[in-house]
Amino acid sequence: MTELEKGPQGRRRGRGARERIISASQQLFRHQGINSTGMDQLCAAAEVSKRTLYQHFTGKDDLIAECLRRFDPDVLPEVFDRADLTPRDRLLAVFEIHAPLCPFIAAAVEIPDPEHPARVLARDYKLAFAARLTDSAREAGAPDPEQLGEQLALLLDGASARSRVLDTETLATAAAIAVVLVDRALTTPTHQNENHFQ
Amino acid sequence: MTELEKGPQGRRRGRGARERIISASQQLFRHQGINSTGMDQLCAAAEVSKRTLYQHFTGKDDLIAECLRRFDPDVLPEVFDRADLTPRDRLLAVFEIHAPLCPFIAAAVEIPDPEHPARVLARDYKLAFAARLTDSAREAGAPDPEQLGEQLALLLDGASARSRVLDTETLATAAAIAVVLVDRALTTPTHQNENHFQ
DNA sequence: CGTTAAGTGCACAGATCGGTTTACTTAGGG
DNA sequence: CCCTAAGTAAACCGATCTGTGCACTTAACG
Repeated sequence: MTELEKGPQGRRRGRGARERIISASQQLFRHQGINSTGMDQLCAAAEVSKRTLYQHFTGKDDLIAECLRRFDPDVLPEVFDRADLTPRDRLLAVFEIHAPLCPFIAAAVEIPDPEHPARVLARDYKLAFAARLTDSAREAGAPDPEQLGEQLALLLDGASARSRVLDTETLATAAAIAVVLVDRALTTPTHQNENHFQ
Repeated sequence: MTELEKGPQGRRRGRGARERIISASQQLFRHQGINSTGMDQLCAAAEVSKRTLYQHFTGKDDLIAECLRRFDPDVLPEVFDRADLTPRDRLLAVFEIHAPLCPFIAAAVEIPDPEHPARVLARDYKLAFAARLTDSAREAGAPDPEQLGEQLALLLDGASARSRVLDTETLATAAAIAVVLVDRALTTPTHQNENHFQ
């Protein structure tokens, strides 16, 4: 991080402005919101001239989109790619990760236009996230994995939004519900369940 | 509504600018967001001069706060005050009410400062809402009404936030979870439950 | 009536917004 | 070592933002 890592395209000459811009943006957007962060302030935080910023991004909208694109592009691999956990434990491990307001929810609320690139990315991410939950649910043997995945996803979004409003962590509440839902789904008296993996 | 109803303080002479301002604000804030709605546009929509607006409100922040204060001040009386429903049915009836993004969540996300009057109001409302759920849960005989109330509140916030991001209604998912949680709570094998009202 | 408070219209302030321009400096690989 | 691409600094643009000042009109009530 102190040294300059290879740029996005590999070859780079200067001092790596692009990376600094993105990480500064992610931080400021997170802490002050998107609309409350001006381009001047952003340049100052990234220690980058305005000229340079606009050589890397066509505008603020582009920058917002890129920030979201860089945020967890593989959708929580540190949970979903853990082979040492059973599918069931993976579903529950998601509820151990404390985080501030989900940036996709933030963008969706801050940006009115539903066709804005950032809003589209937010939608895509949420769908991808639900899909990963669904995959784990299916692996775990849930009779209706799509439903369980969607339910757990809703719990996470609820915890995120509610934490923001209440200014208090509410993930534990969501986790408690998740346990109920997962247990119920994996103990249902319908045909074959009872983890047929492991 | 066509006629001018008595103003907030009872005595009023003019044409009732204040009410028009508030209702126009609620509408615009809802459809465009708070930050994306300018005072000029707001005056135009309310058919009110800017001067008048600033005679009624000290500034935009004040107006935002007043809008939230006017929004559902009695916390869903059309559900919680229905005596014809059992407490259990009241808990579930909440999940029948389709609505766009909760304005309190919107304000909490759009406004960075946690001490902003609007943020405080948002927090208070969410606490009051959870309290009403808790009351019904207690009436219904839930062994841990606070927990159930908080859980159902989280479901609603999840549905609201997620609907915004996905641009799809997700209330049905929340309702499905609610049924599970309520049934579970009211059928738990601990001491006295089994609706001792009705 | 006429008085009085409510509301008007519009220009204007100062700040900040996103974004551009110009002329200049630097870093690094061949 | 030099050439080229990357980055710099600061002025500047028009638009828009919240909020004021001032002279004026209107509505309602006693």
